[in-house]
Amino acid sequence: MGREERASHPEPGTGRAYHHGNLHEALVDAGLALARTGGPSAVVLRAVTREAGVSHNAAYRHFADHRALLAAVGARCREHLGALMAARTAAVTDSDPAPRAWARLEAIGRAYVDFALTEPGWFRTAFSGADEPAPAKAAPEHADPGTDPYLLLAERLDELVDVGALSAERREGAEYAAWSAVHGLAALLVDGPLRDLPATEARSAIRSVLGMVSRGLAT
Amino acid sequence: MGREERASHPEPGTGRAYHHGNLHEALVDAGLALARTGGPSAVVLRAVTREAGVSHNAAYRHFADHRALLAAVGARCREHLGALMAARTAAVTDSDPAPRAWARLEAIGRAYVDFALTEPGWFRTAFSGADEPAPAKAAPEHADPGTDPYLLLAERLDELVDVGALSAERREGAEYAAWSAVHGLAALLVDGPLRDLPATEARSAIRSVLGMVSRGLAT
DNA sequence: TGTACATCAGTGAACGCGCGTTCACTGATGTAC
DNA sequence: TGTACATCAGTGAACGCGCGTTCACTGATGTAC
Repeated sequence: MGREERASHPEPGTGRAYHHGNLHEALVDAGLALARTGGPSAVVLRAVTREAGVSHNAAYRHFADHRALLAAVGARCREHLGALMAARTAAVTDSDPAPRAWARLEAIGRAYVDFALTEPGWFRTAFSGADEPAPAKAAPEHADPGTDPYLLLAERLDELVDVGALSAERREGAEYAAWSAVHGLAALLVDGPLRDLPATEARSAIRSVLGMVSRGLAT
Repeated sequence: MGREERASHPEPGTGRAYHHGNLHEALVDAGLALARTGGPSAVVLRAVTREAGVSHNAAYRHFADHRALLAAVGARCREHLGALMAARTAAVTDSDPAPRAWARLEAIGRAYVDFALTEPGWFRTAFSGADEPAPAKAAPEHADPGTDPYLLLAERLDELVDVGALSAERREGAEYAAWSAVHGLAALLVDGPLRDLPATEARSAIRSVLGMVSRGLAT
């Protein structure tokens, strides 16, 4: 195992060369694979390079240090989350403007929690910004704005305003409120004290949270 | 440093003895001190014993392993959180039943977030149940029911029902909804992407979240 | 087209570190007689 | 009141581990002439 890896982008055919061709991407992919099963703490520099079939210091050609690598992996996790949110938004079929906007808001909320439950390792990694020895300086990595979870939420709320379903007054701070509710539910279910909640109870908890958000904003 | 420690409970006067007298408690206290500044990952078995002025294996007389020690520290963190919630509840002065019940609900929510912001290390430790290598078997430690955050929330919601401010239908699942919102806000502000939100914005985010919860339940 | 050489991307060995846990032990305590 | 002894709570040395990072290196690439 671990000898037939190939660079994903560069010209195909030749197989493995001394110069990898796309090691940066390959390392992030390897980190993503590790994060998927083990969460952020599995994204260990040496494990990542091992997985990529490369000596461990090769990573330092592409990332300043371990933190930078982990940050890149985290950004990709957020991208995956955002992609699911975007897909679920697009899948909403209502055509009446207001119900449609509400359904689309609910869709991203549900996507958020579903993502956390089906990909807990990625979810944890996505928001593992700082544990503790974190000075945390550089701006957060935002790859594609089309998959930024926060921006997707803001779009849904703006849409509700455009459609007349949400007052300007209620719009203010609404992203914090909606995000908090959904993020908290995900955190409690994935990592927290609600970790062992039976699936049917978890489903009703999700319904309860999303209902509260809609009513809390609409009122 | 680290020679004048004294057992806290046993008969005073004699100072340090070979038999510590109350090492169990002393270790949890030491862990609490470390968690306060460094979060759960600072609760390192060797650091804890060092802090308590004892050789590192002495811990194994009182805890099965590192996980057990960390769990005990986490339980105490939850106790501290619950104590603040209880105190803030008791401090509410409204006398009209319904407004009073609402104010008391808001008080515990605010206490929850305030605790997270003023004691981030304890907050993180309180809910650090599983990172990843966690089979997690034993029942969660609940010390004093009077400081269990979840029970305190349930009491507030029951009170709202008693007072006629919350319908039985809305009561169902309400703890998940309220808890999620407040927990999510705390997580986003303490550890998450909202980590660097200016204090005044954070305050308005809190207001926004608590408002959404009340309206979402009341409607 | 061919060669020299700077640049870049990877290698491999070594560093120091602190961890959780186990082992065989020793000093203190308290109970039975 | 005094002694023997089992029990308990600590000690100290050692284990194996894997980590992030640094160092001096070598092989591959591509550009200038």
